[in-house]
Amino acid sequence: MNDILSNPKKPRHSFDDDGGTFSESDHEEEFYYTEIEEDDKSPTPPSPPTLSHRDMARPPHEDPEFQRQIVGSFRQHNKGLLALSQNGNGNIRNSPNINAGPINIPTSPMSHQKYSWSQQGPASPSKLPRHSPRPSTSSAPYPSPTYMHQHHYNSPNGHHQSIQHSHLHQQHPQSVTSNSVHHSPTSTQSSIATLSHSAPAASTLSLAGHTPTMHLAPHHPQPHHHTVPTQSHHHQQIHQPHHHQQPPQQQVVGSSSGQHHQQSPKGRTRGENKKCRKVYGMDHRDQWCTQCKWKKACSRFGD
DNA sequence: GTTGCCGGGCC
DNA sequence: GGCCCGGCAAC
Ligand SMILES: [Zn+2]
Repeated sequence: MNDILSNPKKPRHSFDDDGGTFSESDHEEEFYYTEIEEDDKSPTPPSPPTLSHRDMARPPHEDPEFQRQIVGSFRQHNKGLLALSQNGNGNIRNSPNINAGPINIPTSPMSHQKYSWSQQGPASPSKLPRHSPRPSTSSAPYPSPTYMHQHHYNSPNGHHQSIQHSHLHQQHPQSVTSNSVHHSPTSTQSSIATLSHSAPAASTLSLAGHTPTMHLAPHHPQPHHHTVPTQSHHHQQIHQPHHHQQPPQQQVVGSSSGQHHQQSPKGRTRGENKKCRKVYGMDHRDQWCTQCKWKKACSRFGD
């Protein structure tokens, strides 16, 4: 289990900081999956068949186990703080029709990449003059960024507001029309808007549904280890579900344009889609897709 | 200051 | 081919 840290091969230079940070001191990396599976009732596989064939960005290891760990912790917490709003939250997100209404996808953390961008068929219709054919959008059971590593949630007073929630903002062309008003620090509805994404983790802990109380969830996302004294400060990875509506997919590429950066083929800009780096954070570089590690175009969340 | 990634280097 | 970083532009 320790093999993931500092890459086995790193002749070049070892990150003094990044790698070192969690290299050997993976104190945070250790999870204790106590009673993970106790509910094998979840019939849904980690990843819907739909995107299962989308390749192999990462070896099928680590992921599964990650998920499990996550689930384990998660469940634990739930049980522990049964009464916390956390429950309410988790639960609504799972509800099939509470938020999305008609459309609801079994969204997994990764469904992220396959909303409805037109392309993904056998051939991409419009692919900007990008030379690199991109290693194809890969996808597979990734570890859920949000939940991962949230092992210990230590907060006597539970008063965090810096929930990083999910980055997997779901967004159907029509479902989330305009109610995704997220502003309030204690964004209430943000939870709904954010919608589920529930990965296997979430699905597993589908508690009995009850009051759709959407309250600020005293979350404990911080993939970080222990920091976070009392007040949130740095905005390293406390990203909120901001996310703005996406322009309808239209692939009318400009054609003659000297542009050549990352302007996103379809008109999406860089910030629109979070990539491994942002999602997992610097401290979990090993979770990034290969391309991201190499500072290349992300292959996992590639739009 | 950060993130995403091209371009280019090394092996 | 894998691996990595400089450096740029977009945030
Ligand atoms: Zn990536």
